[in-house]
Amino acid sequence: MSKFKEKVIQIVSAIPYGKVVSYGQVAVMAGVPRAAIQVGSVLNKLEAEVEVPWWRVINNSGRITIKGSIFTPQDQQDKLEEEGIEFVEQFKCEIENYRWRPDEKKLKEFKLEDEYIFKTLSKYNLT
DNA sequence: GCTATGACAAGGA
DNA sequence: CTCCTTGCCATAG
Repeated sequence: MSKFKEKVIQIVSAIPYGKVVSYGQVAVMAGVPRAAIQVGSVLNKLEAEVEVPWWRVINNSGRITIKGSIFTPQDQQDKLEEEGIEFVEQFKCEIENYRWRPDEKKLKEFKLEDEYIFKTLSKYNLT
């Protein structure tokens, strides 16, 4: 398994119940800031080989954009609603109300370079 | 090695 | 806010 895929799985698996993150956020946390689209690609190919809470990953505007999976956008929304996340409209929620904001200690666990820890904190740890 | 392909993001219209 | 364009980069073939 590639290093990138490994990290994505590790990070997504760490997302707490009832919280969500954006694809871009996972990309930054994985150390490849502009590989957001690849994050989705990894999740798409999981094939149930590992149990990963893929439904907690949505795009940065709070929309569900899942495609090419055995799961539908509705499946994902259902899963999120079960965790207490409210949708303001079909496939759209207020992501900032639920975004997971890991602290520096947590980011260290992902073996990130200091540069990326800073990048993640400054970009997604805002109020 | 090279090209095409996107579960994306950011910025402009 | 929505729609479109451009930039990006790990994979698959």
